[in-house]
Amino acid sequence: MRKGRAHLSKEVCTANLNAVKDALYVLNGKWKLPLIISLQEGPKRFNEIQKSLGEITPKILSKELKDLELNEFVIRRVFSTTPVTITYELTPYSQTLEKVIDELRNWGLQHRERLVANRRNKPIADEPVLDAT
Amino acid sequence: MRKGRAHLSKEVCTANLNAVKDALYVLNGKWKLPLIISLQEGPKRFNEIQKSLGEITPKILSKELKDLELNEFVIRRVFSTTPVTITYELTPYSQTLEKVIDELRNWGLQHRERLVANRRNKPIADEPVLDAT
DNA sequence: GAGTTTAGTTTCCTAAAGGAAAGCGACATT
DNA sequence: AATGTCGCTTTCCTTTAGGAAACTAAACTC
Repeated sequence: MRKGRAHLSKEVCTANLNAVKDALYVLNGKWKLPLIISLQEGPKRFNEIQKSLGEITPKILSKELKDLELNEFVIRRVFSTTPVTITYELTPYSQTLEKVIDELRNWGLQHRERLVANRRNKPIADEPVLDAT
Repeated sequence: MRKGRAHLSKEVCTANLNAVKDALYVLNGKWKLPLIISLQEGPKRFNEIQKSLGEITPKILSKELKDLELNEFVIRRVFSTTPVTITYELTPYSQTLEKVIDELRNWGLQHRERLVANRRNKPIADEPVLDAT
């Protein structure tokens, strides 16, 4: 087990800061990680991705897929069926994100639990309750 | 070692998707994680944080600190010195982000290495995109 | 009472993210 | 010829993020 209490040195913090900024630069935005997660189910077509993500518009989806292609997380394949079939598939490189996604998922799960628990314990905490005049 | 090749089931993907969305909802934006990382060095004052992050303006810093306070990652302490001293300090809850930050940092480091390596290997590679006709 | 320091706030602005709705090109079916 | 499907693109918006510059309140010092 780690201590988790001690402060980090300035040098370590700065190094962490830069590395995390590098990561965030590539993974920024609302859709990059969700998209990658959706494609972990297997290769999908444009409309399938759209359905699986629920809210995304074709414009945004198109842009995000291009970004992910540029960064080599996703490969786009064209099949000359009729009508044309295009699939998007994760690259091996995208698998390097596995642990990041795992930890984000774990954290998201426990965070939600915490929120629910808090809501039960202090239900009307500091809400502006209406005045019964 | 994990396999890392098999596809995930639809149910698992959807669960992951929701959990990661929950996490991203709280950690979104350019500054939340960098700010937390900066405070891992120890409690800091407003101007100290500003210097350590380099580019952030007081308005944004103020807003981000309020967000982090609301989500219980940071505690704001007021000391009645003169002039008044105010410090921002990580809460125990912020330590639950340790692994997330670790993995993001690791990924950021290897991603930067990869970029540098790629730049050496294919310096002017403008890709003539292949068509699978 | 003028100036200093800390910790911000306020005003004004630009750029980027995000989205709704419609259109488009290349087929194929009816 | 008309209609439909797929994989987008285009146009036109609104919203949010982010920032520069100036200002402020409180308490002190000179």
